[in-house]
This record gives sequence, structure tokens and C-alpha cells, in this order.
Amino acid sequence: MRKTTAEAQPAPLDAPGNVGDVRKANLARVLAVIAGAHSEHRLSRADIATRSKLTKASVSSLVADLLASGLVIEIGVHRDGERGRPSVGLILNPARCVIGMEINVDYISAGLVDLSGKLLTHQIVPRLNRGVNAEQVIDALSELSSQMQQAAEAQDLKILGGGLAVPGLVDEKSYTVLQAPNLGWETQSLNVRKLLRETKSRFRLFNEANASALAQQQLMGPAERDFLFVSGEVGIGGGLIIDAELFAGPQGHAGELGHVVVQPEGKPCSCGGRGCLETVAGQEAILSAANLGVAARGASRQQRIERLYQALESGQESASIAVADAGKSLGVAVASAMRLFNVSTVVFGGHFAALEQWLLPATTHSLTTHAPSIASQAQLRFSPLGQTGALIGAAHSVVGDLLESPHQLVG
Amino acid sequence: MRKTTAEAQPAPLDAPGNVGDVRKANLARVLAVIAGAHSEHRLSRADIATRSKLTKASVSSLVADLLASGLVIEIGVHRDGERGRPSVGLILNPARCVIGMEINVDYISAGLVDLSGKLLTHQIVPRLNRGVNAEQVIDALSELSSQMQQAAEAQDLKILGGGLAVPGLVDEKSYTVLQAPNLGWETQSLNVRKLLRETKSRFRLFNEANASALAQQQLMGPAERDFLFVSGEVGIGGGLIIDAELFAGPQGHAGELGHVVVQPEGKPCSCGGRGCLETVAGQEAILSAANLGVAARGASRQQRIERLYQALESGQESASIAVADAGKSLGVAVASAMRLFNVSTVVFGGHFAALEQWLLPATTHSLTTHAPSIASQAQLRFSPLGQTGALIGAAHSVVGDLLESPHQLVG
DNA sequence: CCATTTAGTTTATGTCCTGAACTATATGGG
DNA sequence: CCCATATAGTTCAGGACATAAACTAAATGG
Repeated sequence: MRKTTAEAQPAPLDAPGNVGDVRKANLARVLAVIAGAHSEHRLSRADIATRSKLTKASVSSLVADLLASGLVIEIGVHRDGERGRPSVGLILNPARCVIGMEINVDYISAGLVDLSGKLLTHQIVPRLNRGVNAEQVIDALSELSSQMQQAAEAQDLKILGGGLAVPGLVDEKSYTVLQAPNLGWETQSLNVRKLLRETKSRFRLFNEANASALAQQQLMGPAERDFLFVSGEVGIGGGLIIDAELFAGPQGHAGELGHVVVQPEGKPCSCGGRGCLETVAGQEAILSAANLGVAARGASRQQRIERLYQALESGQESASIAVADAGKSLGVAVASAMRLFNVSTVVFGGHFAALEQWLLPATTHSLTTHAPSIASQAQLRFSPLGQTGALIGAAHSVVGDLLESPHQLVG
Repeated sequence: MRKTTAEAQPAPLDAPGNVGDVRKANLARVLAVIAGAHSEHRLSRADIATRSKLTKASVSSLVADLLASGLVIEIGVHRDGERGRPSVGLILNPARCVIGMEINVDYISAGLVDLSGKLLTHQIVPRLNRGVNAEQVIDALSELSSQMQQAAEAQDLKILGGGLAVPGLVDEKSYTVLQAPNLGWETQSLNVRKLLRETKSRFRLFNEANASALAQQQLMGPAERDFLFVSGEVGIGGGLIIDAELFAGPQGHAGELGHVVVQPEGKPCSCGGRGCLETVAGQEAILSAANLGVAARGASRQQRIERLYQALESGQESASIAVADAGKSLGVAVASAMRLFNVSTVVFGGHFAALEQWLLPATTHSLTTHAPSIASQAQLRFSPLGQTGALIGAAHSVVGDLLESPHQLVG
């Protein structure tokens, strides 16, 4: 009866479908094609038409809008030796970026990420935020953010949005940190307006593990559509990517591995429960179990971590046993998580990545013991993301939002 | 620049957006409004226009297509005493239905579910399917299905599709049961063509727990958007509803609670691991731990279950301890699952529902011990769904598919 | 210099939603 | 009995959009 080419999508009940929606979808489609091209490969309108399966006419019209939005620019190109009219290259505008930020227990950081996901500049400022009033931390970060914004202006870079990652549970809509035990925060509403001059631009708040998972996704490329990222910071967080999208769960806290029960009769945990993964594999748990000696008492956590590495390198048994115990419990928790989420790839980040060689054998063994059918297909990896992971992920995710709804910048 | 009213959706890369898509989305939208109305409340075109926020003109045109598709029918209505032209009522066609089926360990079943989700007729046939060749079971089910189809024809009911639930992991696309240890099946490709005469109609294969979760969702209504359904059959399965949709995970096996590790040093499990929930709270585990005495040896499982209930009613300690132990481990597993999925409602079905009074105190206590912050907000419920749950869920889900893409029936 | 080739634009056409005008059908008061 | 009023539903002109085909632009190569 009607000629149609694509799948319908049930429109949200508060906004009926409209021919304009098609335009929005196709704008995003064209932009996705441009963004998906290999960075050095400038696409022509004709290329885009082929890849997007839209007609040349439509692509020309859509590209005109994208040029007007400033997300895309033209680069003149003369094809070498080929016949025919030369094509005009189209690329994501390198003069547009998003600011990514992170508040962690012992530092704050900020950086600029361009539309292709590249980290242009960044700065990490050591700062003990534990127990410090949220307002003060935001002020310090605001300072750092201002520096970044000045740096951007100096290079004629326009900032289109921002993302902030914090080590705790967040409510994105209200820009509220619900729980961040490692910062000592509870239900802190963050004044994020201080962080960006352009109040029009979009701003998002992320859990640190989720942001890192997003950065890891970018790192591994689009082929890896499903994995669990386990972030071993002071606490143990988790970020889940399912079908190439962040799966955050009803309140945005899905994937949190730290309080999975690994020893029903185990030690009490800071969460009020007992036998949680964090009581065995959390940074504090490993450090105290490693029995680093009297010299370590009273030292800062950073110093104690250094001691731990030294102890491991020198083969001190109490240290390697502590890490192996952590690895074993990690295997138990990961077995359950892989089962429940039905994922077969797990990426360990944060301090787990640094502990790889001592951790992995125990984790693998434990996983094999508790879930052989999963272990046989499991991919356990360790993330090379350093301290910039969370800010890159937060910024890149905001970039993704922008690229998915370019029509907002067209009007 | 452009006047628009709705959110864009990035079209799948294999099909560009097209004005026709708007129609598809709006057809589904109108249908959703009709389906969402309270069953006795027939909506007029004018009502639909108001609720869908489409214009009267568009609604009239869209409704014409829906009438042509047969999914919707008109019912003349004269409003009592009100002024103005009387409206024409529109309802889902009661003469359209979907056939739902289930293969379980000791029975097969089939039933007809209409577009409003109501079970019209059904039949449950006891049958020991354990260890029986899949082909034979399908033949038996095909027989039952034929009876249903005849019954449908006799009432002028048109069958638009079918859904089949099986107690195991499935691959929907290839109609293959990958693992069904309780049936003794492994990688069985099911010849589902035998089950439906209309080869054009759509057919879907479900895991039993997922199908039951979908039925539970229908039962609880649209307000409950997130919950975990735990199905205590011979094995322990799980179905997860997130944001009012089934979350099946990458391969469709998400939410499977049976092999979550609850005792790292526990008993070996049939899955090859150890300390899985099923080794403590599975039907077999409870029955053998309950120590039902020599009389129970050699009895059928159904008989032994009856004995268990008797023992519990009469206060036999070994039985109540066995169930309490199961409940305790269930609490551990549920604590982890609620944490990982970030859901706060869990519904227990299958034989767990029958054990509610003996199970719940132990489960609640265990949950409180291991995750007090979750326990304080948790909703633990028990499902009233009986043996028809899975078939209703499977059928209803197929109905949902049909209502979401009505354009396929319009042409 | 002109045929060939490829890039991109213009134009006519059909779908679809919208808003406004219009028709259809009821109630109720004079 | 007739007409004002109210509500339901249809018709029609108009604008946004994608499409296909024709057309223009700009290069190469013989």
C-alpha cells in the first residue's frame, strides 16, 4: 500500500511524528557517516550518499545544514589524476570541542576533547578532596575549567558542552551526587553552572566507572559492543556497555561491582552489608591485608600503594597473597556479573590494571572454578586508560550526544 | 530554521529515513493509544487525536489504515444525552489473537491470547519431556497447537502469530535451544514451522523465565517499569524488565540467577562450577536437603514436592531448614543482582511462590544482612502466575510486536 | 578541442502532517 | 418545527521532505 524503506519507531507519547523527524534522523545519519570515516579520509557528498544510502540531492541539502551548524567544514580536495569533477572533502569541524572533567579522591582534572574524540589538552591537579565540602571542590574545578576555556579561546576552539565524572552514584537530571563514600559526600547537589560559561551548551554528570567504560569503548572501537568495565579505584565501580551503549539501569547505578557479595559470611563492609567484593579487593582491603609493615602506618595512600608494588616486585608473600585473594574474589564477582549481564568481555581498569600480573592468574582460576562455561569464552582484559580515562569518556559521551542530535545546532 | 516537534531517532544504517517512517511511527502511536485505553472505554477519533497529539485529520487517515489492517474495528456509539455528533468507538479487534505455547519439564501447553492480552482459551497437557527427543516434543506440541488453531477457526478468530517458551537458553533468530539441561537438550534446532499453519505470521522463541517476566509485567501494569522476575522451576531462571522492556543481554541470557555464586567454597553444580544458587535453592537441592525420608525415594518429583509441602505444614524441622537455607542464599544472589542491575523490585515465581511463607523471612533477613541499603527500599513480591504464565507472556510479547509495527499488516 | 567521467545542483513528483474550513449529526430552547 | 449550539469527523490547500532524473560544473585524456 505504501512504499517504505525503513523501520518505524514508536514515537514518544509526548511528541507525535512529523516529517521534520525524518530530517533530524537523516542529519544524524549523515553526521554519523562523516564521523565514522577514518580521520584522514575526507568524504565527499557523493561518498556520503553511497554510504548513507540517501540520494545525492538529499545529502547535499543535509550537508548544507550541517555546515551551517558548524559541526562540519569543507576542505577542498583535488583528486590526484582521477577524471571527473573534483570532490569537496567534508570533515568534523576541528575547531569544536567539549570539556571533560573529573573529580576524584586525590585529584581534579579537566581537558578538551574534539569531535573526533581526541584529547587536545588536559591538566591534572593533585588535590585531596576527601571530606572536603562539595562547594569548595567545585570552585577549584571551576578555576581549572576556566583555564581550559581560556586555552580554547586562544586557539579559536569553540566549546559545545561539558561532562563531569565523579566517583559515586549520580542523578544526572538534577546534577546531584547521591553517594560518594570515598569523597565523604552524600546527596550533594552540584552547582555545575560554575563550570561552563556557555549556559546554553549541554552538560552531563557521570559516574566515574561509567565514564571510564565509555572511554574504553572508544579505545576498543565499535566492534566491541558488549563489555563490563571494572574500575578499581579506592572503591570498586563498574560500567556496562551493552549493544554499544552505556547500560546505566533505572537509576543509573547498574554494573556497580563493589558490593556484590562474594563471601556470605565475610567481613562487614562500609555499605552496611558483609562479604562485599570491596572488603577483599578494594584498595584499602588489599593494602591492609598486604601487611606492609610498621613503616607504612600513617603514610599516605599513594605512598602505601608504592610500597605495595615494591613488596610485590620483591616477592613479599603477604602482598602477593593479598592480591591473589583479591583476584579470587574478583573472579567470583565477575562470574556472577558475566552470568547476569550475559557479557563475555570484562576490562579491568584503575589500580587493577597495574596489578595485572599478580591479579590475573587468581582471577582466571577463580572464574574457571566457579563458571567454567563462561571462563572458556571469557575475555579478561586490562585497560591502558590512565587518569584521563574518565574525563575523556565523559567528554566523548557528550560529543556523541551532540552528533546524535545535530538539529539542535542547526536552527 | 525548521519547525519540528519530536525527537529524532538515528536511523539504522541499512535504511535511511523517509517520510514513510513518520507514518509507521504514527500508526503505532495511534494503535498504542487505542490499546492503552481501558478496555470498556471505546475511544473516538477525536479522543485519539487529543491523546496522541496528532490532528484529527491525521488520525482519521491513520485509523483508516488500521481498520484496513484488521487490527482495529469500529463500534457505533451514541453518547447518552450529550450534544453534538455522536462518536464512533474504536477498539482492538477482538477477533485477532496470538497463540502462546510452552514446553516445560513435565507438561506442554498452548493457549490463545487476544490483542488486549487476555487469555481466551488454553490447554495444559501433562507430559514428561525430560530426555525426550526435541522432535517428538515438537510433534506433540504441534498436535496441541492444531487443536487450538481449530478452536480459533471455529470462533472466527484469526491467529496473527505465535510465541513459544522453553526452559533453557535460546537463540531466537535461528529458533534454536542452545541449552536446556532440565530437558536434557543441547543445541536443538526447533522446527517451529510445524506449530503454525500461517507461515507468514510471526513466531518468536522465548526463554521460560523471560516469558514469565513479560506476563508478570502485564499483570503489574505499566507503572512497574523495572523489576527482576526469578523463576523457581526445576532450575532457577531470571527475566529482567528494564524501562518497561525485556532486557535480554547480548545473547539473550541476561538475568539468569541460577548460577550466581553464593558460596565460593560450596558444592559442585551441574554447570561445572561450584556454589551456584541452584546447588542450594534449586528444586532438587531443596528436596534432597529437606530429608523427606525413605518413603520419598523413588517417588516422582511432583510427589516429592507434595511431601515437602506436607513436611513444611507439619513443621518438620529438616524441611523448614532446607527452605530457609535456600531463602538465605536467594537473598545473597538477589542482593548482588539488585545491585548490578540497579532494580529495587524482585518478583519470585514458580515454586518459590508456593514456598513464600517459609522462604520470605530468610530471604529478607539475608538481604538485610548483605545489603541493608538495598533491603530498605526493596520490594520482594511473589507471583500469582501459575502454569500459564510463560505462554501468556510469550504470546503477549508477540502481540506487543504486532502492535508496534502495524504497517506490516496495512499493505 | 571534445568525449568521458565524476561531483554536485535543480526540478518535478509523491507522501505526509497541519490547520482551517466544511460537513454530519446530535441536543435543547423557543 | 426550526434554529442555535456543540461535538465528530472529512476535505482541501500548503509546506517539509526524500526521490529520481535531468542538468550543470569541473576535471582528465586522447
